[in-house]
Amino acid sequence: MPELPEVETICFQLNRVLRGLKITGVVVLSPKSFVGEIREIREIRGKRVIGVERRGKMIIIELEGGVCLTIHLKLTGQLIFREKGKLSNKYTRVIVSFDNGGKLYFNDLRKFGWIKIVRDLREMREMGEMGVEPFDKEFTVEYLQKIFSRTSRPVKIVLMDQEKIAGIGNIYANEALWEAGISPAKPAKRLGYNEITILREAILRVLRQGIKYGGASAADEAYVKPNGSPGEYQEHFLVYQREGQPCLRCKTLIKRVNLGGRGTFYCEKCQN
DNA sequence: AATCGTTCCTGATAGC
DNA sequence: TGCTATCAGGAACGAT
Repeated sequence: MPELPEVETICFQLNRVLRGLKITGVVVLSPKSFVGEIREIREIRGKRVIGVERRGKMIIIELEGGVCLTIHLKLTGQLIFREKGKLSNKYTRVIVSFDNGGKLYFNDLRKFGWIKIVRDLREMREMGEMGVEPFDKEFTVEYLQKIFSRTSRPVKIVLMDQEKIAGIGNIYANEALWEAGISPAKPAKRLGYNEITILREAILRVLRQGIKYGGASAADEAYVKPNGSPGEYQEHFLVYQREGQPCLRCKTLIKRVNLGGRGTFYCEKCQN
């Protein structure tokens, strides 16, 4: 499941291969995966790519004239770029062609992801409701204190709330809470200043690790980089998908519970 | 305003 | 060529 580090990796690679290329066409194989009218495609045909950016878990391909191609990969989306040769498979939903013969394949097994043409990013609702970026200077202990103090929801749920913090999903929420020694189920308002300080640092540390290793291509998850190769962060998981294995700190066996409908991994001895 | 349950979709897996 | 039920999950949406 692509989260901040995976999307950051995708944007970094796409930026290198797409910048300066001109879009020659878009083929929509699955209408559900393309939000909006097919005729909007003419607004981007012939436009050059200025750059590729990330906001939360969203990918923004900025084109000449301020028009953007925005993409959310949700659970199983992939973006794969090939300079030549066909690469479509049964999960290919949209194909964007470029003037160098290259093609960008949007594959998505479960069809939860989408691709959308946006004339002005400011008009995009999903953007306006997006929370603070973990690597921005507003992501302070005081900010976390503010959002935590208002709710007794489990802290893990709050970390994954995109309207509060942008980009953290299930993998990195689990990882950060283990790193910080805080129980995922702990009501957010019951975290003290020191705990919040430690948690903030843990979040930044695991996200940086995720980026450093090119994201996590975990078992039965679809994420790969745009060149088709997997990330390596799964080889460094601290707690995620380690159910039944010994805690890396205290050897207690890692537990798995369901929290807010999501698989939650933790050490009941180290995380309180 | 905050929060909860439901829904979208497909493939893997378990149980019979 | 087995069929069916269950599960996984980001986030929009409707209901409370």
